[in-house]
Amino acid sequence: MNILTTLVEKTQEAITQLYGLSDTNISFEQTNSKFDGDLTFVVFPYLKHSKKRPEDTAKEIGDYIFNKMKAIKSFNVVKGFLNIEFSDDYWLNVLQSRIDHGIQIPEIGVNKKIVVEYSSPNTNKPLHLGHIRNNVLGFSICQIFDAVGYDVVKNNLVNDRGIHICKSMVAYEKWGNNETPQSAGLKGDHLIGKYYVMFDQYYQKEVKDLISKGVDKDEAKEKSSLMMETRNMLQKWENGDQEVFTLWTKLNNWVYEGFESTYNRLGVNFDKIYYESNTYLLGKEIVQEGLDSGIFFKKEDGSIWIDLTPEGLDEKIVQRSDGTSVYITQDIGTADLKYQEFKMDKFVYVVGNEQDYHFKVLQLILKRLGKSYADGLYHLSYGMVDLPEGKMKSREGTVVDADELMDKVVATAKKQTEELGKTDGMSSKELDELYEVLGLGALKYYLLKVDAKKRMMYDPKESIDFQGNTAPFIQYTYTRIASLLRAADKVNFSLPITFHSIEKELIKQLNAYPEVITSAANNYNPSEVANAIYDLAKTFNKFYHELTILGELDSNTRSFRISLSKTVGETIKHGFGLLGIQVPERM
RNA sequence: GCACUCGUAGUUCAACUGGAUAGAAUAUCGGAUUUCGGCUCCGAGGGUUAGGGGUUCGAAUCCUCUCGAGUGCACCA
Repeated sequence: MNILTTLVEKTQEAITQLYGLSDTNISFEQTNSKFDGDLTFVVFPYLKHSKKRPEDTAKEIGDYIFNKMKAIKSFNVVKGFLNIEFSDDYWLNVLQSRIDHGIQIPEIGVNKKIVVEYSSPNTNKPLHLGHIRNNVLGFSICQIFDAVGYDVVKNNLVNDRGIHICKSMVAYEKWGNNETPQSAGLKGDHLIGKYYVMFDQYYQKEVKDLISKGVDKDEAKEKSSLMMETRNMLQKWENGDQEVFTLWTKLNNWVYEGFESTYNRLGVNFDKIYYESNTYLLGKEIVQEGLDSGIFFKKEDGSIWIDLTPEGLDEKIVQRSDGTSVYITQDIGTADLKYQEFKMDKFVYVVGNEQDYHFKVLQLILKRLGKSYADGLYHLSYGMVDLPEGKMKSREGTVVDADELMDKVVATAKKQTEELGKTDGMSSKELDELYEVLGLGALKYYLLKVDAKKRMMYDPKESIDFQGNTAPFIQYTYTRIASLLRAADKVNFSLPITFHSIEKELIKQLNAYPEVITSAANNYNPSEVANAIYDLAKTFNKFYHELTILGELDSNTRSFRISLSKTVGETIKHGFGLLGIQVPERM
């Protein structure tokens, strides 16, 4: 029996007995660390029924439950706050049970399937910092869902066709000289990115020239020969032109190879990959369906719309007058495809918050269409990553490249580790792995510790800082524990034991950990896990500093401390696993 | 112009979703090791939670206005 449920039960009983009030919504919160106690009950809401001062009301309720529960050691009252403290035995049993049964996570997702779409890159240029946030976030939330029992499908929808890739194709055809990733010594995605940039440069120049000849700006953009060639290329692609198709395949494959290595290094992967070139025609039957049932309507020019003004939004086009589909049509189609394929209970899109409106509309349309799965749609909307100088702008070359960034953090990890010189006896292969674990850990943690919904600042200097709220700090804590355990005998401790307040604090944090995971899952927010693990590491370091472990003379206490340390280490490793970050045994 | 999001120590972020004296990290300054890994630990200063008004036992959190920042409002994706 969970102590919290008993506590709620007894408190309800007290309130019924004392004030004749039943079926109230009793809730406890963690006691603020500045006060004594483990859990706190706030009595203010009950004052009008008790008709007594806050202090007296809290005292009354406290007396009642104190007499009914052995596990309560004491309670104290500050104003309207009833702080309850559990017995040491209770906390020791919590640790013992944790040691016996491992981390017990409430299985809130059991027998439920969830499809998480993340990453979803365009194949015209390499990944950048913003994509890293997306990937790391998407992967982590999948780990978290998995931990709470969901059947998770990691899904990527690759945006491999359209006008953007045609731009690279046109540029490559014109100026590429059959260059290959090998001949250029570039990753495939970087090579294609080079041509995309090249296209844009020539295109801008052409538009500028046209304008200087007196052509109107919009017209210049239309009339640019490069743009016309690109549209022509797209047309040919859609008509299945063999030559264009061959070129497209070649360039895209290079990009995939490049992405593959970036994904590998980042440690992310997918169970199901959709390619837009296969799915972009989907959704048209559904549009027809909606038109037949009167949910959509046709305008005079033949374009098809939905009226969302009753929901406070606008009219939204779902099919062009020429019969071709728009972005949202494809999304309707792929949502349906996902459902046909997976019959999922929930489906999540990890996409930046600039598309908030789009996903609101998508969900509304699916609801209007009567799709049973519409309620399961969730847009995990994350904020953009800013630089100290402001927004990342590809035009101004301030975009932080993913591969370069990873190189940089790993190099920093190497430098810092060498300065410390604690890695004697490790092979160069082991060292290289270690630098990856530390460098990428630092980067991922930096991105994950911030609430996913919020926009964040990426400060290059701070991200390679290894002190404070960082992955290396936590990894260091882990290696300390690992080192400790290498030197320790196998141990058991027995009750009772008297323990220090820091030890109790550690047990409380360990005890709260499973709830952190379910909360992170419910809020689609890995940062909750990151912050909990950080707090745990911080508390452990304090414990480690203030108390001796291996040198403790009382063998029962020593065993207890070793067991406690071991459990902390396991929890750090587990939490970091949920974030997609590894921990080293030595560093 | 309309819609949405945001504004918290110098800086980067927290605050259990309405609870107690708003916490960390970083930077600055000052301390700690004959002892298990000093990438550690302890301490100090630093805040009118952008500003005004309201709701109530109680507001960083909810409502409202003002100011400031960002995003979205394509027969682009």
